[in-house]
Amino acid sequence: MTEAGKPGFSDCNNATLRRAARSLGRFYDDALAPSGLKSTQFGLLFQIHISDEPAMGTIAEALIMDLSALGHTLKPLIRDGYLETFPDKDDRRVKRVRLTPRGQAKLDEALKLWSVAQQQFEKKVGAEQAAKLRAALDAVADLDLEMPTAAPSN
Amino acid sequence: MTEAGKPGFSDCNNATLRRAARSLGRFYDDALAPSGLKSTQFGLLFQIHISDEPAMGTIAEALIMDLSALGHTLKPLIRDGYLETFPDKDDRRVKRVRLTPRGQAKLDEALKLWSVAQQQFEKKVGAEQAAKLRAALDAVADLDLEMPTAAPSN
DNA sequence: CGCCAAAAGTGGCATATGCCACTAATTTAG
DNA sequence: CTAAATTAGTGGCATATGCCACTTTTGGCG
Repeated sequence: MTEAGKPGFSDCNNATLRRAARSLGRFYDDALAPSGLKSTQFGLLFQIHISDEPAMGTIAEALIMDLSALGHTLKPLIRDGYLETFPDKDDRRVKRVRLTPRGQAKLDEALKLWSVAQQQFEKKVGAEQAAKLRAALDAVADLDLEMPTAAPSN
Repeated sequence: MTEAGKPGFSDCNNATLRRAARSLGRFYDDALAPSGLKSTQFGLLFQIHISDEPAMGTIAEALIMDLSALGHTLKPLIRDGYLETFPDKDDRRVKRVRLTPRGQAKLDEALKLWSVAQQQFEKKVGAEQAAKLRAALDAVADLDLEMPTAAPSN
């Protein structure tokens, strides 16, 4: 398109994605509110739950998030006693994370709330559609995107 | 679930969406870095650019973001002289926003960087596919999701 | 063994977002 | 017209995320 109309928002894939994330995030956050957890925290607890005492770097990689950002995000959950860390036996640089009993209980509680939201969402868009969307999003997330001219010192 | 195992991450539509957003956000952020703008700021400037001196509430609604969050996000852009606000003539409660010449120039500069990233992305996933994904995301963002029993005291 | 490069986190700083309580300006009752 | 209800923002507080500079450990190597 040599010019012409703006589509309302923008054709920016990133902007569209963020907008949807804000919208959906609010919905899941509302659903989880009774548990006191944010949807991001729930996701983090869940990821740790399905992993085996993962190292911080492992979690960050799985969630495609910055290691330091993960560290910051972990703090309130540790402070509230849902998670605890301990050093890896073979490599003292590595810090592993696990759910405390309290964290496990909180996760169980949150899971019930989460599934209501999840089902509500899937009922609206259809389970098939939702699965396809997730697949598409995972594909996007795992794309190996790279800038062509990755900033030559020039 | 009739069968076991964790799907890798989670079936949570929200978690998947956020993960993709972090991933893609990083890509666009890297592309925009030379301009000094974050992809979120770029999106905000663009939204204001295609609107006609929009009121803050209007912008927040279009981007589906909290009004106060918008206010916070606007600050660094105003501080850096890219945007300016002014009261609506008929309703003094309303604060309208517009790009300054400097902001317009910065947006133009960023647009060039953005389109490289955008094209790179579309080359990877295909323009068709990208358009479909954006449509799906917009549909999700505009869903009228509501909790069934909004938390009965159980 | 001692030195250096790579790996894993931490802390500081800045932006992104949300919620809530509060203020100012308008609109709507009465 | 005046008081109650509503609307538009603001400011404070808390979490979400990233980047960068450092510190601590490791793992190689000569």
